Amino acid sequence: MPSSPVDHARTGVRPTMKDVAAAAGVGLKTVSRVVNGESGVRDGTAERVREAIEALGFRRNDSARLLRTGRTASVALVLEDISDPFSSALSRAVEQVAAAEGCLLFTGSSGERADRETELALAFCARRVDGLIVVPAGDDHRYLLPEIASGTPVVFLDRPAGGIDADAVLSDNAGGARRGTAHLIAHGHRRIGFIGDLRAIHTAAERERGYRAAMAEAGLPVDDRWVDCGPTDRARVGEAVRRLTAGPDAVTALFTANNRVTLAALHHLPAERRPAVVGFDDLELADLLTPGLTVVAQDPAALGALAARRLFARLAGDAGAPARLEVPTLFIPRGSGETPPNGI
Amino acid sequence: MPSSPVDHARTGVRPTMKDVAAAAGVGLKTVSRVVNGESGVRDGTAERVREAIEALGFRRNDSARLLRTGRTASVALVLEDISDPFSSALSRAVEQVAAAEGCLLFTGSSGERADRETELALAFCARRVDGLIVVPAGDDHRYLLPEIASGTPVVFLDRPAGGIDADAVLSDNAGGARRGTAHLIAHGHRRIGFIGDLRAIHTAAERERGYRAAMAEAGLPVDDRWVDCGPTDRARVGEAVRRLTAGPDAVTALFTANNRVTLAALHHLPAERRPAVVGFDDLELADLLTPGLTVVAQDPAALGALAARRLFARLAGDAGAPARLEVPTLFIPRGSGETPPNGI
DNA sequence: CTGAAAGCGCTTACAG
DNA sequence: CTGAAAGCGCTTACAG
Repeated sequence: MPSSPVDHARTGVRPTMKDVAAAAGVGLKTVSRVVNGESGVRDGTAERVREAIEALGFRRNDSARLLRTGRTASVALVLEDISDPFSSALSRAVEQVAAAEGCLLFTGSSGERADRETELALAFCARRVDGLIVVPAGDDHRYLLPEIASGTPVVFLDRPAGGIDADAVLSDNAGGARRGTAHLIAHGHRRIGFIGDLRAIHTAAERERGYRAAMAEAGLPVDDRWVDCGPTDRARVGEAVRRLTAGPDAVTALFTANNRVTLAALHHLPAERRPAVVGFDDLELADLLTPGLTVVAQDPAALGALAARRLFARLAGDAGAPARLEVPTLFIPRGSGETPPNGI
Repeated sequence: MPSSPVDHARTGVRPTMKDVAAAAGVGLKTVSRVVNGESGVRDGTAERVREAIEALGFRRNDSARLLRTGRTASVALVLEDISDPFSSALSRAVEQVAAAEGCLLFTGSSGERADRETELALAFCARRVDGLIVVPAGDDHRYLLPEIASGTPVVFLDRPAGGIDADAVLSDNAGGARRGTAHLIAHGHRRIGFIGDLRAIHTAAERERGYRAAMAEAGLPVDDRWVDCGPTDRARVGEAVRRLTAGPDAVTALFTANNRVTLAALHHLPAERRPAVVGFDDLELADLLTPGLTVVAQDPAALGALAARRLFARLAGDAGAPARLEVPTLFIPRGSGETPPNGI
């Protein structure tokens, strides 16, 4: 049952407090008092104002109010790509904390491009968001120094800031990778491959560090040909899988260092002498694969919530030294990481 | 190599154009001209202004500029849950179109609650976003009539608006479900179960309609016990799977009507006499399952982009009648839908 | 209890 | 080429 627009709301013309004041025959401040539920307005006056508001279809312009107030009651989140499950889980967690604080949330995707990250972060600052959370794409964040100095708190998420000392909330990337690799070693693997993201990415470097630490602790050598870092597209990862799993020196197990790498690798795994696999990041159907996919799961909900809470603590006046907060990972064995070495 | 904040930026104090004007010894308007790259400023003057801007660390406050301008250069997207892959894919598509139009994007999750949808949508309107895209949680959108009448265009996405006549961009839900069901019929199935979301949800009802249409076209009866609609949590879906696949009258195939239902159903599928499965919505590892999961895939990127383009067309002055735009689905056979009926 | 004035940080419309 | 005044839609700080 469609109904038609109400009469009083002429298209494109929004009544202001001034209009309401004129209609009710009162001063501007009295309208403001009624709209904001302040006390000290006689019942009759308030009633007339309310009638005028109703008749004109008045709705306060929050952007104008916030200009006077000095806050915008909004925060912004710059992520890698909102359509990535990890990013969107971060976003949900940040949104929930922001909502509890009465803040609306801007989101923007950098697409892993440093210039786009900068552009978005500065655009949000130009809007004077109350605070900013950034999942870094670039490695130099000095461009944010003036904003931070001017009073806009910035918290870095998933990866630390580059070139500046700032709050950061990170996963225990090295610890998680070490745990996953140690698991493969415990199941008898000695030649374990590592396929990761570009080394320039902090999380990728940390995970490689964890992998190497586990190997070193077990007294196992790491052949440089076992470690393959680069872009996470299917072609490159497929090539890496083929190279690592071929020939007499083939690895018997693979550690795939993020969700996209794991996904691509699973599509290219050889049918024969299938290597054991442990992946970093959980995937939605991981437990339904045959065998189930063993993973080192991150906790994006915890990461996002922690970053948001840190941001609001800063907004509430917390002036402590910048801190690096770490969120533990969860190891989930499901089968693919428990396969014994083949052909040895 | 952390560096310290620059001197001129005293914490919490942002210089304004007025400060710049005073520092440069020029009028406010001249600063505005330089900041906005307008012509008609002598080189020397412009240079002095630029120096003052640099020295003070001035950055224009876009919120203030936009108040005067009457636009906010922002749009908002109210979705079901940003952490859901379908929602986040919509968000990414909307963001890309918005970015091309020079707009920043607010996102908010209703959690499928009508009151929260209303609260978010009105909060965004109060901020005077230039336009709004809503994935409905509720079924009565008359509360948006005043906003629409006041000139804020609203486009509905994934589900149509309730009680008002407005633009809507939808998947071909009925057509997709019909196609998927017909496929099961073509593979010899006669007793086909349908497990769906709450009937109150438009997409759920449409998909059931498509399922029934396919059955009717094939001259097959639909036993009411084969159709199970309700919340999409694992417990309820698991119960439905058990009920539909048990006993002598067990269905030989299941149509699972959205991603969450499919996910839950896959976890509860009986090992013996495993029914054929066709799911609505694609899943990330669907092709790696054994057998691969046959799906009716939606195209969230196309849905989001179309909705956003519609919104910006409205903003550009398109005053045509509200339209309902439909995006086709894609049928992807991968194995689970091609299993023949068992035990017949 | 009520409201006129000033101001938030910009731009618009004019006047020199 | 340049700038003082008015205004965007509100709130703050005062005065009655």
